[in-house]
Amino acid sequence: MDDQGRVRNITDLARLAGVSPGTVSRALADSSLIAKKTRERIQELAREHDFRPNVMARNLRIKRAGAIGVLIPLGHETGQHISDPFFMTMLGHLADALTERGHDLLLSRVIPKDPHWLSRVVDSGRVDGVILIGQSDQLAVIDKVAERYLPLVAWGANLQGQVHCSVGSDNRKGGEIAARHLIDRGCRNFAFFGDPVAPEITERLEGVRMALAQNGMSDALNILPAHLTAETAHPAISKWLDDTRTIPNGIIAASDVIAMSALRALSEHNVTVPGDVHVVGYDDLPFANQTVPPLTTIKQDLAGGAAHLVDILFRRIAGEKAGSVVLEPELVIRQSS
Amino acid sequence: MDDQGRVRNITDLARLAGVSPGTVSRALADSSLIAKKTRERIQELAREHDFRPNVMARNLRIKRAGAIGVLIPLGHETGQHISDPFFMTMLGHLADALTERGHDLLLSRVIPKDPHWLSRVVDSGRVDGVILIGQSDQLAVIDKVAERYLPLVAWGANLQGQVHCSVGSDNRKGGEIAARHLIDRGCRNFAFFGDPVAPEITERLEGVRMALAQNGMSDALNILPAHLTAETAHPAISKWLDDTRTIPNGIIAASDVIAMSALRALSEHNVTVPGDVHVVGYDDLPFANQTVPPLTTIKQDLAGGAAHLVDILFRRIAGEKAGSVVLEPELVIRQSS
DNA sequence: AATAATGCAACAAACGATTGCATTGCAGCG
DNA sequence: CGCTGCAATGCAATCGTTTGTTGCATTATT
Repeated sequence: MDDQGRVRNITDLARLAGVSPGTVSRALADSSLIAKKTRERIQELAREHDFRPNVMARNLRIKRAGAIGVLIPLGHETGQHISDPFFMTMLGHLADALTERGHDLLLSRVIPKDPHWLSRVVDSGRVDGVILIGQSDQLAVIDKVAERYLPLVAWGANLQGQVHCSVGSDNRKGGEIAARHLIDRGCRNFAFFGDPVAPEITERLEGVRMALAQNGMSDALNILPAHLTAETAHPAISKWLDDTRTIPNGIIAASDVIAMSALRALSEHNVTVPGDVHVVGYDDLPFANQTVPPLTTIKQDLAGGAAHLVDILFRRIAGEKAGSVVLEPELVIRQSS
Repeated sequence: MDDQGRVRNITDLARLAGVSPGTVSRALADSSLIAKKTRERIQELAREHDFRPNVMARNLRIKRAGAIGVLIPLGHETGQHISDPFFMTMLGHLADALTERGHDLLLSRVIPKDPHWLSRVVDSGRVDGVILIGQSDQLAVIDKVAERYLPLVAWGANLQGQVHCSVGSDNRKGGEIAARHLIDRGCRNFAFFGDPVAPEITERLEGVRMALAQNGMSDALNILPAHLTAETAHPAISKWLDDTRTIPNGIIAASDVIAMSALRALSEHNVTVPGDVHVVGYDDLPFANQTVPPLTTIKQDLAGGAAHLVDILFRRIAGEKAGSVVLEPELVIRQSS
């Protein structure tokens, strides 16, 4: 006990109760090895002194960390802020799911300059597993660690030959559905807004290309590949609208955030949606039905995805070799198309 | 070393290097007590085996946690999701600032049913300090802990007689500025959208009331106090627009999220903004200039606020008794007013 | 009454690092 | 050659728990 008489550890409490530290430990764990009477007396004493055993010491002893590392790698798009609503929605779901399993969430936003960014976390001994939100352009690093470290799951693309386990929607199919929908709406001239550096985006674009090719419209696609973050998307799109000769009548945005900027830029150019142009987003973030007009978009089931991520992670922590999951994207039609 | 020959701890590495664990510890810490040659040899060996000392053990020994708890109390508005953009923007800034100081961020979304929700984290020994994002309706609990636990800072209101340290903008003044602005725009009939359960919101409403009173318009204010989350705001506002006899020409929303829903509901009721109604939001979240029309709002400097939170927290961890900070809110005029 | 079986609690060794203090070895000096 | 002094390393206690093993009273069994 310190000067103020506060109970600082299990030994203090043991002294107070007139028993040994081991007994206190077991009593607080409600072990039947300790007589019920003693047990209750000690628990009452703990409550009285507002004492809770030190979690770090406990974790060290039982060799678990009680926390899951959630990393947001920002390799490309260095300007992309952690507050990107996509990350945050995901994070919210993960926080809920992990808390439910009695684990804390150790958040790290990481700009992977040093190739050890991932192994540093993995080997630090302070997490029981790692969830990556997105793969960025770090596939090589991720695969390298995944070879030796089981409890690692990533949200993102599932690519051929990939070593690490991932959960994500079928981005190619998503792109395809989006393009098909626009074709159905009568569009004949398309634009894709987004930077195909991250594998997910590449796949979405691939899907769009496929759908167009199948309809003999391969030549009708323009791409605005600038790094499109919430802050930079609007001016980029605005400038593009100024410069381009023929405004397309079907726009596929690589994310809802980009789509939202597009909506505004279009409105400022007096282009009506969906009158003149049809717009489709990607993600179906919570704000997608709050835009004006509400956004047609390809829904990724983030809640379901988060549940899968956590589920797989814990199975891998337990030693199972759970595999990747690919979710079905779904077209949500609102008023922008 | 385990079966696979992996170096698991400092003792393994010591054996390999033919020295004692203590020497390895010092060598890795680059202590000048160890001969430069030995030091470099050991460091090289560590690199070779990809070994990093266990952070938990280290922290236990040196009695620090290396992590800051960031808690989001959701006492009122239980439906409010962690993905609320306000929280997330704040979180992003905090993550950056904490990482810069070499600390991890332990995230917890907490629904404070149990009055021990805060002390459980504080006394767990796994964090060096705690940042609360918002006070919710938990002022009593927070103050109780703050009496005995210094490294605790909250984002939110700064109320008279409050024990705990807080950083936040002057919500009363913010409300006042918003109302004044609408009066300047010629509005004579007002509505406030938001639930005054959280102290910040109460203060904003108070500010609005003051401004109106000063202009002899005390009677011209309607309040829609329903719990307004991203999901529920739109139907609530929509219904209110249906029911109300006279649609006000000045709307003050308690947050940008609510304002965004209002914009959409108004648009659906064929009420033009800012033609028929002027709308002012609160927060100036990243999406506020992406809405249609871009939102006039009261800016809270979240980046600056986060910097203050972290700064104060670390000064308190160091034993200084740093006090609360009140930031100036600022009117950002865009096209919704 | 002697022995076996039980129930409780204490003891002490981990977990994996850090760090004050003791020890060793060697150079330099008289 | 022995002694001092310093540089480099080893030793062992410590952080606050958990948990296998051991020891001591009781109680049950014959």
